[in-house]
Amino acid sequence: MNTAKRAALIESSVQIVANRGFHGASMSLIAGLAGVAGGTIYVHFESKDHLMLETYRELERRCLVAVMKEYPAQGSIRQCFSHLAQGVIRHFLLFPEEFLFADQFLCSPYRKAVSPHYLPDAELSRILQFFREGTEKQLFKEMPPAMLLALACGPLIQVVRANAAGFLYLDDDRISRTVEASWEAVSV
Amino acid sequence: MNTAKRAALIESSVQIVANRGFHGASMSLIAGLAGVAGGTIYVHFESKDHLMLETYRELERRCLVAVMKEYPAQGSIRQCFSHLAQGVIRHFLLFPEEFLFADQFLCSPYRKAVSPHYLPDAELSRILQFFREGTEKQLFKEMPPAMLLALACGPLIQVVRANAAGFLYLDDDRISRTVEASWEAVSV
Amino acid sequence: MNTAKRAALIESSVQIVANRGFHGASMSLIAGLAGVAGGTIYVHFESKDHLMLETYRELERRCLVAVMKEYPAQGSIRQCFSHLAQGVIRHFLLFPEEFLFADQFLCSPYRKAVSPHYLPDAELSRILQFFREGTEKQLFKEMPPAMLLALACGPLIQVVRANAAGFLYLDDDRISRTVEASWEAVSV
Amino acid sequence: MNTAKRAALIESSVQIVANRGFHGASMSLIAGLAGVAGGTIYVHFESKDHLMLETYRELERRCLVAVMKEYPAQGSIRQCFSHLAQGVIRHFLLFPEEFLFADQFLCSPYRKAVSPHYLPDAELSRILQFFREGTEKQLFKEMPPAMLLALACGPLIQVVRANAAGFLYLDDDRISRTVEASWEAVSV
DNA sequence: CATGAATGAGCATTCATTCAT
DNA sequence: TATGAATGAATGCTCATTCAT
Repeated sequence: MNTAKRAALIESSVQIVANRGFHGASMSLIAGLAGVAGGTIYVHFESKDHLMLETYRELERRCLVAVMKEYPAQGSIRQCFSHLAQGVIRHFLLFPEEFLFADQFLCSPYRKAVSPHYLPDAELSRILQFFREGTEKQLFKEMPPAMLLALACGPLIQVVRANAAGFLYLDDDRISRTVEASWEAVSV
Repeated sequence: MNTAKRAALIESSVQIVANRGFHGASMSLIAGLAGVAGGTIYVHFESKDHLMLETYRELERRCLVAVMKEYPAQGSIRQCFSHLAQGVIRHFLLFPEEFLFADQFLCSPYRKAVSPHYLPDAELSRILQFFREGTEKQLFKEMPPAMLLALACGPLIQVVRANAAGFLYLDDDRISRTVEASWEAVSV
Repeated sequence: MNTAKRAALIESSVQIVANRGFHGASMSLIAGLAGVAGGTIYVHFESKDHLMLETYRELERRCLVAVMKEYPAQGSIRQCFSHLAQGVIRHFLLFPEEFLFADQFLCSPYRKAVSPHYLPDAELSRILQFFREGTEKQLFKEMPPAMLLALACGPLIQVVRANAAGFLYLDDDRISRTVEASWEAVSV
Repeated sequence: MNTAKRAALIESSVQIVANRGFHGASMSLIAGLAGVAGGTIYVHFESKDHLMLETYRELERRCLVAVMKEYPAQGSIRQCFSHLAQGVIRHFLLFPEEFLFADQFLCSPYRKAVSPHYLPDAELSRILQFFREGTEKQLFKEMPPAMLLALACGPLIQVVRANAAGFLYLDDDRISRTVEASWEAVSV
């Protein structure tokens, strides 16, 4: 069930949606780029909506893995925050099509298909817990964690988006300063 | 030929794209909601792409008008910043479908159809000038204005998006704190 | 009723059908080239079919006028024949779009709309009479006049068509030799 | 992929274009008569234009096969000429819809899609060679082969067209006399 | 599992025609 | 007479999905 073809179809979906949008991403185009026959998609995915959803979940998983790599669990809140924020930016700088897919997915009505939180539940609660902790230690502003999350992610996403759209070139220095801005948006 | 039908079609596009995405926004659906015959769209717009583009431009114009209303041109940078940021949030809180349309538009490949800046050129240079001034007065971080713009808009957009998606309820206090976070993201 | 606009519409039909065929000749295209509004066509013509039919009839009339100019009514059958054949060729060489319209018209099911003869009844009987006379004088083969007409017109039409399609360039000598061939096809 | 459906679609195109013209030959009509679903056409043909072109080429092929059957390659120029001319007439008498399709095709702007000669290049050069030979043996008039071709085909086509339109009934005798007329049009 | 021809509903768009001005 | 916005049926074509192989 987790064959190479399934993986190829997910890659193909990412590339095509990134470059042509959900409109313009036809099943036969996706199959073609993946090098499989049209009908094969339905061996691996129930429907187009399922393919999109599964693709999104895969990207979320990859982002999480990338971001959690070498996570300084024992470090300070600030260190953890920087690690996560840098991780997100660097991951999507490395895989801009993945960002473009995920960004479109979350802006579109497809968003309703994932849990009312952006993240897998287990991970989400870890993140929210992270903000709760920071708030308790009076490092973060007194706000619901969902709002802290939005404030913190805003600068990151917007900067990565500007980069993906070609408006901005992000070097190491700018990445650091984006993380800083993100921190300042939420820290007291 | 700026008839009522043209306006109705733009309203209809906003509603349908907001609720069903660009995929799922068929011309006949749009015509139906606008109360005109299918062919009438093509009296007013060259193609679906043009309709979407014109709709986006209309929303941009409306946002700008809303935001510039009672702009404290003589006030401090900080006052101007707050006015603009509050304006954006309040405008899109008032018209959530307009936000959902614009958000999807700018995430999707349609974005390539508008100038490489989100804003009409004249207005964009005013905004960039605003950041340049703030930077000169050493209120903002030493960065290219496009990056300051991204950092400042990030929290606003993300919070409005969370609100539109139903993850967050924004009251006056939270709006203020979002503006504050936005300011802190860019100020020294 | 016989206004300049009507004439312009007929000219426009000729040009557009000649260059784009009956498919590809839309009413708005024809109106546009004629420099009138779409609805105006229906002031002058009942329907598209009527416009095409009237245009055809106009071209037939013009051809007949051209061909009958300086007709040597007192001359020999041979002289009359040459005059007519040369006349047809030279007329359509001068107005290739008129030929292309008429040719397509007569090949297409529109042909059923004109009398089962290619020519206006009065003129047709004159032509048929001409062949009958020739046959009586034992100049033409013993055949029904309709068949003589087809045999005589065949070479003319085919050569004009080859010229209109750009396969052949017709100079004075070739015109004469075409008329000769046409004569030989029907003469004993 | 030369299935029965592809063949049925070509037959269907012939019938419908013959009876209703290119205008009036809608894809759904063609699909319906062929007994296939609308979308199936596009499995076998890229577009309407391609379907028409392929249909034309098929008819050309059939005509060539019919005409070349029992071709008296060792016979005299006159014998070959008669064989070919009779062959064309009899073939299209047998398949009048094929004639009506081909006739409309070659009169319409579709003609530009086939080589600037009516015939497949290999066959065309054989035909032109045939006329060159005849000219060398001083049987045909001193003319470019393309012009001899037009002069010879003219009577045939015109007579077949008159027959297809119902103006003329062609029996064996009239066929022979048409071939004769065709010969006389080109022979010295 | 994999295929790809076949489907038919649906799509964006066109177009002959109408009609209020 | 002339206009051109409006119409809605029809058009060529696409596409997610199915299924016999």
